[in-house]
Amino acid sequence: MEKQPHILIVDDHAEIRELLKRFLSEHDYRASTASNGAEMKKVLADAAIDLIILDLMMPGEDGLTLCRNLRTESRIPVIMLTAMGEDTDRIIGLEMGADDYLAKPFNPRELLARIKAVLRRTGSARERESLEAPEQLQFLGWTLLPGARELLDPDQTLVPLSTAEFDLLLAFVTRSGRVLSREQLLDLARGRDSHAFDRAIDTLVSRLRRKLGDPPRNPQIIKTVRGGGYIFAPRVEHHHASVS
Amino acid sequence: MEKQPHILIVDDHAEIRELLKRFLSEHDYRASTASNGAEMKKVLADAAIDLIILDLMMPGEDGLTLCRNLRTESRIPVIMLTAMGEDTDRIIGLEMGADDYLAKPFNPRELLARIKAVLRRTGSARERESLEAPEQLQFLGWTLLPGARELLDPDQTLVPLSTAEFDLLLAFVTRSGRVLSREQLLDLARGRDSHAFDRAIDTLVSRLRRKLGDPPRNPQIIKTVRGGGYIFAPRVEHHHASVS
DNA sequence: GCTTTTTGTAACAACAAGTGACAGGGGATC
DNA sequence: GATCCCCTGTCACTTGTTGTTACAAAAAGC
Repeated sequence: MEKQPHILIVDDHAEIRELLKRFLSEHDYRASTASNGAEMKKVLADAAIDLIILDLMMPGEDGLTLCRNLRTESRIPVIMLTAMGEDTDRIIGLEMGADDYLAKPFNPRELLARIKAVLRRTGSARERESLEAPEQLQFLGWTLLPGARELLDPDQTLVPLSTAEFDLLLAFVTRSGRVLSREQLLDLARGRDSHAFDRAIDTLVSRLRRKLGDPPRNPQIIKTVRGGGYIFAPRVEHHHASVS
Repeated sequence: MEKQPHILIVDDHAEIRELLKRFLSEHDYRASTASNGAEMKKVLADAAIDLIILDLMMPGEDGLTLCRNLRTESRIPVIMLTAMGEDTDRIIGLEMGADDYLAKPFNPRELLARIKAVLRRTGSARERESLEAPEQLQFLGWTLLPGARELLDPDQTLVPLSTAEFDLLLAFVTRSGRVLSREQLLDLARGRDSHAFDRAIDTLVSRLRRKLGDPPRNPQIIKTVRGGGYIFAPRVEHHHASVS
């Protein structure tokens, strides 16, 4: 029943990346890696990341800059890896908005304890995503309300969606205009406790299309990308203001 | 202008207490002290404490026990002070629910950075208190009065709720728009000592829905998130001012 | 135009949630 | 301190949701 949190390791040293990745995998975490800021952004856009382990010292955009930028657009927790004994680095790291830091070389058990503590404090990626989601998302006259888990058609009529349908639609709408593989959709919409085959997504898409009135032969909303997955085509408007 | 955060120092050594108190006062924090668990409780009852700095090693009820007890009744953040170099202490501290720890002897600037970081993460005591118990909470015409533990329907008629029902509803209402797992709800509504299976929440939700007149097949107030828990959908208005 | 691969979806099976019924426990009352 | 009554957790059965299978249709390859 427990889901495995997905952790992203950002470090420019290949050995450290691989070492950490293996270590985390052995302790029941899912791990992805990135060697720089650009790769990090790519992974963040494509997966539901629960926590980032970020090396402070990196060529190009360094850890501090990345951390500060991250904070401006998301609340994904960050554990910063710092050189040993540099108090000032640690302080700056915490002030930049890192949730915790760890001095290298570190005790692996301590890393695990910190990951656990940070995740307990901050909750899962899916929880955070629904928190960060704007109050309203609109496309082609339809309205999606993440807080209420409701979908309104262009006539403002409530369209009942099941849990899985709603989560899939939310994943699509918050990533419109991008091809999403079945695997990604499974991860984003159903969480990683789901051991479903990826054809389950096809069924779900089929059911969603029906409720959206999207003709499967010639879909205008959720388009099929043969061999690739699906793409949510309409332009989405995000509204943060509340409706009075 | 915002009031300065109020920090409570709990340590059995008078010199450390006074040193920390002076140090924090010099850096624009309000500081109170306590030398043991009993004093700590007295201060907590009388003041809106934003953060507790707790020494791990104390005679009598030690820091870990205090920390665990604290966590059962409040969400006040805790920074634990530990003996130097004891990794296991640190790990246990984090697992007991401390928000951070600091090894003695510590760099005072680092303590400040951690205090700042923890406060940023957890919000002020007032925010927390208002989250826990505003004077009135309203949704869809219903009124919940935490002080009186009463629920009024849209006609202002008193709807009798049992203790468990009220606590569950309060947990929902103060966290509307967020998916809450059965485990979380059990924790929030029944307390940590509850040894109940999480299906007990289902029963409670069923009873609450009936009293709220929320149709279980198509609920508008407490919605089911299959595999995830429940979510309180309506927008909630918080009223702090007295009704004049 | 025939074959192969991929997608759409109906039908079904497996599973999670809703709830009536019941029992143990705690508090009130006498 | 015995009794009653209400609250709350558990069980068992029902109902609705979701993943899987199977097959037909469409698209791509040759």
